[in-house]
Amino acid sequence: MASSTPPPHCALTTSKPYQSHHPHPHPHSPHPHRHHHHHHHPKVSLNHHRASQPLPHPPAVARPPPPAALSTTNPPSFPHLSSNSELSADFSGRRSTRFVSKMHFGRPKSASSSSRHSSVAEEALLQAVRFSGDDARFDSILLAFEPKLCGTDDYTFLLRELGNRGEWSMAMRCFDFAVARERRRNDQGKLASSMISILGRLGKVDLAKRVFDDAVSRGYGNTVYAYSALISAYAKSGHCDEAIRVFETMKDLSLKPNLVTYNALIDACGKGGAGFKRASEVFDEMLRNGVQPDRITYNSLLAVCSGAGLWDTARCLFKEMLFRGIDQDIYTYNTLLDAACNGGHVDAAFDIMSEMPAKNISPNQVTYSTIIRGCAKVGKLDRALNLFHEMKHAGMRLDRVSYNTLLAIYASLGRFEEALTVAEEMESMGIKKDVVTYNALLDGFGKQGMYDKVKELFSRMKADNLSPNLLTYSTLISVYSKGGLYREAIQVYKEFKRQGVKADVVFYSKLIDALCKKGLVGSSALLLDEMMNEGIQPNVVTYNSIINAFGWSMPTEYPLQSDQQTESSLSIAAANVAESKPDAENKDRIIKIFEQLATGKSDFDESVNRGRQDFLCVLGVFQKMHEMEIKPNVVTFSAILNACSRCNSFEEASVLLEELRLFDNHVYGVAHGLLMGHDEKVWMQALSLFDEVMQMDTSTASAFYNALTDMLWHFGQRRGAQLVVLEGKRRQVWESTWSNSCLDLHLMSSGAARAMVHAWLLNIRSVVFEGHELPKLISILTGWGKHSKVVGDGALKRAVEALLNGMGAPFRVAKCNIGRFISTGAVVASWLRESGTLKVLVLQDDRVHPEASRFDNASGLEPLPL
DNA sequence: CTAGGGTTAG
Repeated sequence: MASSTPPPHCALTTSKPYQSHHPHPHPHSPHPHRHHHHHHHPKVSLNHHRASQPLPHPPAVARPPPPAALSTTNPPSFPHLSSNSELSADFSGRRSTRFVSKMHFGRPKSASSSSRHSSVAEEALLQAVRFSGDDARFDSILLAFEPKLCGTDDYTFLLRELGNRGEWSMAMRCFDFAVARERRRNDQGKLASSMISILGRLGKVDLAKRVFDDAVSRGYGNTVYAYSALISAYAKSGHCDEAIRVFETMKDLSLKPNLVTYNALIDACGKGGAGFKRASEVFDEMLRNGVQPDRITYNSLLAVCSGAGLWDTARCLFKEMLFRGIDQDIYTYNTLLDAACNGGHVDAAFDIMSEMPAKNISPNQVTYSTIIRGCAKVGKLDRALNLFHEMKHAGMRLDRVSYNTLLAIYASLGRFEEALTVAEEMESMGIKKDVVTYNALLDGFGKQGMYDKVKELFSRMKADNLSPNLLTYSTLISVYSKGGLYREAIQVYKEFKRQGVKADVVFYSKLIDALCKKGLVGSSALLLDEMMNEGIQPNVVTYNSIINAFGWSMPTEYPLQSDQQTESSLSIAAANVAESKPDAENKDRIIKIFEQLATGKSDFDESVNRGRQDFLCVLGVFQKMHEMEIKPNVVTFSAILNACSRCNSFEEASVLLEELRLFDNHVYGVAHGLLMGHDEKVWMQALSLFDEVMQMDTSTASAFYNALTDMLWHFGQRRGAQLVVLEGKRRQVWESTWSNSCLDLHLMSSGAARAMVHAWLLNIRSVVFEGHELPKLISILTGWGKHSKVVGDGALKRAVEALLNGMGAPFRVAKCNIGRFISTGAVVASWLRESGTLKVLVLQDDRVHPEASRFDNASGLEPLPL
């Protein structure tokens, strides 16, 4: 359902799945795709322009700009970019529970500011809330107060206050009552827009739409206010497309959108993940129509950037606000901070926070929880925890979100004592545990395989009268599947079905991933098939999980008819099994799959080793993605490279990459070229690829560099690996120390780390040969699993240890830290001076590109100066 | 009409 437009191109995009699909270039885009590479049959393009275009005018100029006049003549002055950040429908978040769960805890708008209601209305409200849920009682209150209430203002007050208390049903009765007694069309319209926005805020979009349609058909709904309210309602629920449709309708009726309408629409783009391009089109249109953007417009645009991962654009917008003299407020700062954090730029986030007081804007809980989450996301946990102390020290009360953030950090680290302590503190502050709290705990305990705890928590949750939501169920089912507790998984799944909760793409992807991680690719294929039967489209994440399953463990049950049939082998696998099991009438297929797993009699032959066909399967999956117009992204690329590293032979890997060039010659051409041996042309292309990767957040970027170097190292292209790794270092992908006294490898893959060790030792060697002294103590850090995804996995440490031993480097494991290799400067220096050392340190490629000799000489043996 | 919190791939 995503789109009827012609198939897109394969492109390297960011880690955000919803940015990676659906890229039709907009005809009005002022910056059409810069690089169009037309190679083989499928169109290939690298449309990754998220870079910051410079502001068209220098911010320092004193001339106070008259924004509209300026912008209508000049093209709008913020960068237009990122044609790839549009969103496909299945990612719009409409299946997410996020929006709904936030509703209940929304800050009630203070009623004091502009209330024109009478005290009678307040009295009526007090009476009404006493009888929450009792419709008849409420109706009689309305009747009793009817003579005393003063028209629309009193009724809108009642509506709003009922809405703030979550009493949408009473609000609806009140609305019906008020509209029926009102004669003036204008006032009926006011009531209607009020009702629509209240329902929107409570997440009742469908009801809001009904009220709207009703109002229109009765002749009082065609107002800008009603349309704006409906747009906003769609925005809140992430229904961006609907919001745009409403907007178009209103223009058809020649209702003139106003500032609020435009702001609501831009907000919708952000909430629905529509991408910056869409939002900037709305912005352009508003300028063309002479509507001045205001602070909220910019804040909403910033939110779009934040959601789309466009940190540079966000910065430009922020500067542009300053330039245009538009006030900045706490929303501006918090949103900018969020954009920084989403891109992994925690330092920038701290800078932003530190400049707030000078602007007379004090950081609040939102500021803190945003930046804390940012820290946690990039693994800076100490910093995150310090911020909590800072908050408390500043006398700031932690709120629900702050507590849940803190708790989630502990839970995800498996520090359950602390997580539970946070929960207690939270309750002692009068904040009850909510679904978010429980989901975090369930996930944390589940990841550690503490299934009894999981069961206990799940029942405690229900005892607390909290309804599990989709996320709860998908967490539990995945946790149990990963643990092989298929019976439990079935049980939860059945309950989930009973609740009538609808599964979504994340639910399935997570489950598919869980099974892939157990090597059950065939069962995953069945799930993939089932989700499509359910009308749920897989996305790039779903496929990336499957690609990641190849090569390691045993993707054995993967039936493959012949080499030519790889393209649809997944569905064939699914179909075969589905057909061969006609016995169970209409039984849920997921339950069937789990039952098979539970009884251990999978229809797939797990024991057949199909070796060399694995990589062809990868090709097939990739082909399938292409057919389904799911754009592979950089994670797909990393997954493919990792699959290459697990290929049985160099030939396999090179054939796989060669084939993939048909889909994206640039990306796979670089990988293939580097694998085949270095040459200048390939390296230039590689550099441009690296430029693109740099636009992504650091963890995405480092995963890419790790995967690429691993593959090169694995197949003996070690000098190539080293060049790549040094390039990554130059671009600060790993954000780690490299000094004469210390090399920090803890975020690197084993191939990258080993290439790095060579480069670093060569560098130290030149220091020694220049006659400088080395520091007294020298250490190499590998970490010991704390930050690794796989807890306690010492693969990196072992690889580095073997490498150091292999070349006779005089390092030993530190006594107090098993992840640290140490030596003294004197010992290392004398080893480096030995005659044989240089030869050991300098890396060579096993394969050299035939024409690359010139480059070889140019590049030289010494490490690149950094 | 504007800001922060649980979910999937690395």
